[in-house]
Amino acid sequence: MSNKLPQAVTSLVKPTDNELLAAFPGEVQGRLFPHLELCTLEMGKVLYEAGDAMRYVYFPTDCIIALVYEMEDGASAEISVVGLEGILGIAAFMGGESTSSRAIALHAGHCFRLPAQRLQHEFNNDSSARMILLRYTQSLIAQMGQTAVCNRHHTIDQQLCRWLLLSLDRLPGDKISMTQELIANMLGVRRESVTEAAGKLQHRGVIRYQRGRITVIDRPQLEELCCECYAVVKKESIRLNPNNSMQKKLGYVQNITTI
Amino acid sequence: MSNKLPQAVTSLVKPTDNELLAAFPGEVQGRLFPHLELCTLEMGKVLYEAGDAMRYVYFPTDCIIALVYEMEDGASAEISVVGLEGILGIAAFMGGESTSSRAIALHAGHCFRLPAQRLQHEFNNDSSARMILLRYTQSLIAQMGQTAVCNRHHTIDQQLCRWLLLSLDRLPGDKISMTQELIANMLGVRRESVTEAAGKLQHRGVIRYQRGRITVIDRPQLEELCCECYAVVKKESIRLNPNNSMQKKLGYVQNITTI
DNA sequence: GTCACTATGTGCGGTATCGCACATATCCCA
DNA sequence: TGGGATATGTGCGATACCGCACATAGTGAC
Repeated sequence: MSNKLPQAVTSLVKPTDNELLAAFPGEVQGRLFPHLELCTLEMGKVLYEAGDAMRYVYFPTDCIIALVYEMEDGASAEISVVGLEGILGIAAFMGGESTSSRAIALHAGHCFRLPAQRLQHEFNNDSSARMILLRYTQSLIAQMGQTAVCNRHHTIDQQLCRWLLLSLDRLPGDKISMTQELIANMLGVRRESVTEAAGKLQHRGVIRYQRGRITVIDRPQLEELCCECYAVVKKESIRLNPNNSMQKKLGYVQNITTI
Repeated sequence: MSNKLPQAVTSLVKPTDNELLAAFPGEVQGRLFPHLELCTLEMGKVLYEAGDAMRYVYFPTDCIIALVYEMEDGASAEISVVGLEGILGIAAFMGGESTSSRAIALHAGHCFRLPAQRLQHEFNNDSSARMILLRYTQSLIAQMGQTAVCNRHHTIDQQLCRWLLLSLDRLPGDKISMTQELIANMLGVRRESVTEAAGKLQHRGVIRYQRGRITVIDRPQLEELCCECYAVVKKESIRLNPNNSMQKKLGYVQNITTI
């Protein structure tokens, strides 16, 4: 698996690829952009450990970052993911300086890094930037809550579908580079269970995969096999972040009624 | 089961019994307190449905409110609880106006109601009130995340312990008025499973109960039987809300090391 | 092309929890 | 004081998932 990205790509990544950065008012952008630092993330890179002070916040453009809770016995589970629609490091403006989750890059790609204090300053002084950040935070909360319920009630088959859709929304194209082992870690289940669920999907012609490379062939069917959790979260995310690009990837979800 | 509260109690409830109201700066209290309205909640009272616009926020003093996600098939699970340490209705200041969870009174008691706009106004104009509310919100997020992981990895026995401790922290005394049916609904498991788990605890002499009345006899043992999730959440809550009264109820938790 | 490594496939016994059915106990109220 | 409602206890088969062991198949490095 190649985690390395061609150097040429780097120059094509713009701050405004991240939807929060893009949504900030012009003056805020003017003050922040000079301090942004482009970073390349390899898969598996840990950006924060649980309890770490957040010196930087990160704005993904084409990578995916997972927020993971790990327990004493090593068992873990992802509680939410962050991509181009969001920001990693909400504790920077929520006032807590740290969180009890670890942040880990699930999918290689790029992000912009900003000293936490700079964002905090804008958060405190620009009500419009504040609103954008808080609404995003609320959508993150919605995602976490739905994940909790999904963990409790839905089968691994359904959760895998949710997870694939979640990832797909945050990546260009229809390919996801991720091993079943990693997916299992994120869902908090056995690798073998993922193998089995993925096998079923491949058999049905929904996806195709080989050694850490998944291609989604039939997205509508994937949405149908998925539990409602995906649609609920997405709907709430779109409501709270009106410029969210995920609207373009709605697919069948458009037809799902409000809960 | 008596959900009715003696009229005399009502007059003893003060706004400052709620820790957030108590923590607000004097000027903020001066502006808000005249608009507070004391409410009596009976068990099972629904304060918000998922998606409801939040016209009011609620500050519990001696009741417990659960945030519950309900799914299409009727299955549900609690993602967090709110008591005297917090506020119900964070969407009022997060900017979303509504959330996708239902809020339901788990334990009868009192709370103070405030028009959402009043709080929003203070949130926007008083940075100190804002900080208090945001830090509380972050502790709520921590609670949700840990609940999600707990759902995934821990046994019902452990989760029941967590749940009892969570409730105990928000109530005066050592008695919890709640049926096993309701607890099962909150944990998102069968009522029979709760019966079995509660039976074990009673057998061990940790609790005593009869028809919806649970008395905790041996709290230290309860903490020992519990998964780490309770302690992790509590620790984070105390870190983020320094005046939190739960410190007084620490028990064994004081000895648990940082994750 | 070969080799070591990593990713995936498969089988099997164990167990926590479910769903259901029904018995029993306790409480409240007529 | 009894009867209906509600809360709790118990048993049993079904099943989703786990933990482990090991087989197989791509893939990159040399």
